[in-house]
Amino acid sequence: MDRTLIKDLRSVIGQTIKLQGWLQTLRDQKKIQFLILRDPTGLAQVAHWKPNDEVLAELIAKMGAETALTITGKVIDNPIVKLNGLEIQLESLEVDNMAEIPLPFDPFAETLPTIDYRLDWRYMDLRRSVNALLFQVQTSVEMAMREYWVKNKFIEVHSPKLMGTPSESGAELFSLDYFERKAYLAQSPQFYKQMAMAAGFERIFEIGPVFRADPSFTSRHMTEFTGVDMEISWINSHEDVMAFEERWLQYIYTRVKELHGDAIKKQFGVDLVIPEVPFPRIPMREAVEILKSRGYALPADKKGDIDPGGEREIAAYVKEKFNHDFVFLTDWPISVRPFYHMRIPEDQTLTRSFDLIACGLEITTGAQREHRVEMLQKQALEKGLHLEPIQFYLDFFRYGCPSHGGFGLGLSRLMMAMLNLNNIREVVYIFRGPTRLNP
RNA sequence: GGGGGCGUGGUGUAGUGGCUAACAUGCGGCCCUGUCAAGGCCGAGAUCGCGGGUUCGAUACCCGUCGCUCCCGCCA
Repeated sequence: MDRTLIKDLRSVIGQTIKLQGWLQTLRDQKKIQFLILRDPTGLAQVAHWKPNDEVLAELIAKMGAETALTITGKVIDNPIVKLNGLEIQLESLEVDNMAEIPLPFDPFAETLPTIDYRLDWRYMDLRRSVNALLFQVQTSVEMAMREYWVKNKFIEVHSPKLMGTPSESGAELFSLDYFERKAYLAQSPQFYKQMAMAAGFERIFEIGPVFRADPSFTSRHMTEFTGVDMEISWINSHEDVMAFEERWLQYIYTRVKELHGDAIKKQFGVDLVIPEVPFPRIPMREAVEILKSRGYALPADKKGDIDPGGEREIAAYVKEKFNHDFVFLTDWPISVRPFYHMRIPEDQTLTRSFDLIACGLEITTGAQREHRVEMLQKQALEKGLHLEPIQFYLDFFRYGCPSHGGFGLGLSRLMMAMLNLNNIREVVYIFRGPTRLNP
């Protein structure tokens, strides 16, 4: 017998069907047992008249909540039943896997344990329907990203995560033994996506793991996360990159709203707004002035940078003034940008770079890259870098590399912004942080 | 790395310088002709994170330590 999904029960009234799922609750009375069974599509009431099978009744009585079950029974239309006016009269029951009693915690209780405890028992936590939806949405997000890229003739690449040399600074790298020498975990695919531009691929993307050895204890940092990166050639400035990203995001939101808009509204209470293009753009110098005029005190040592509180304040300003959840902060000073960001010709203290803030959260950094090798060398030296370790990278720009730029986006951060969740641990499948390597 | 907060039955919380540390939920038992967030009665379950100090007396106050958490730094 094929499995029937709970959402389809109304179409098989009168038939004997098979259901598979988890025991949500058991109400065991004198003569009758009610089993509420949960599958990924909903809940259904299964009734067992105990005198029909006393042995089975005893087995059922011992089952703990969350036991995995396969049952067969006849679907009855019964308006008295509050759960969809349906019930299944139990005919047979097979325990696939008994749930031990007690559970570490009840995922369906009104109050949940703290996040740290739930992460210890992540598979139980993931049984909550909000989490199933969350990862369905994430699947659609990635699908939509790819749909848009493929329509626009992008090539997907997978760059190595084991590196022989530290790429950028070195401080936040994980190192490990690699046969007779040291290797490092990639903290960004930056160099390799630029290499694809030197290879003439013109438009590429990568979705893959990124490692950062930062001891960051915040609700938005992880030591391993999924980076969404892309790079395009023959651009005139970072404006071309932003113009691509905003339309790409608009497409993603459109697809997610089509596929999950109602469910998101119901489960997260979020009315997904498809962002209008163009997104507001604010040069950093202007952003600093806006913050001053709103009485937001930036730390003195920031030198043209903005702290997270400032980003939230700018987001509030943008929401008030443009009614928009996204804002590009552009033209960052060279002091806070890496050596490979291209400088603005008219003002060499600024870079052709941007961050994208979504609902006050930094989700993207992007830029036009410096593709002229002599400029790149000069800028690397100014940043105090040694050229030898990055020579392989500098060589990309010696034999005909087009102008190019791109961005990196944090997948989980996008999910936080989209679903209005304030802790990245809630959004990522398995969290990795400075003090968490399990499960 | 710096700062703030928290740590009480399995879980979530309350609480007070002094009798047997409270409540919810969960768990066990009994009762209830069909419940439906089921209900009723009974019961088990906490050396109040750990170490030290103040005090006649500490779960409560102080110090240290560990863990968690949030913020800053850093970033996606």
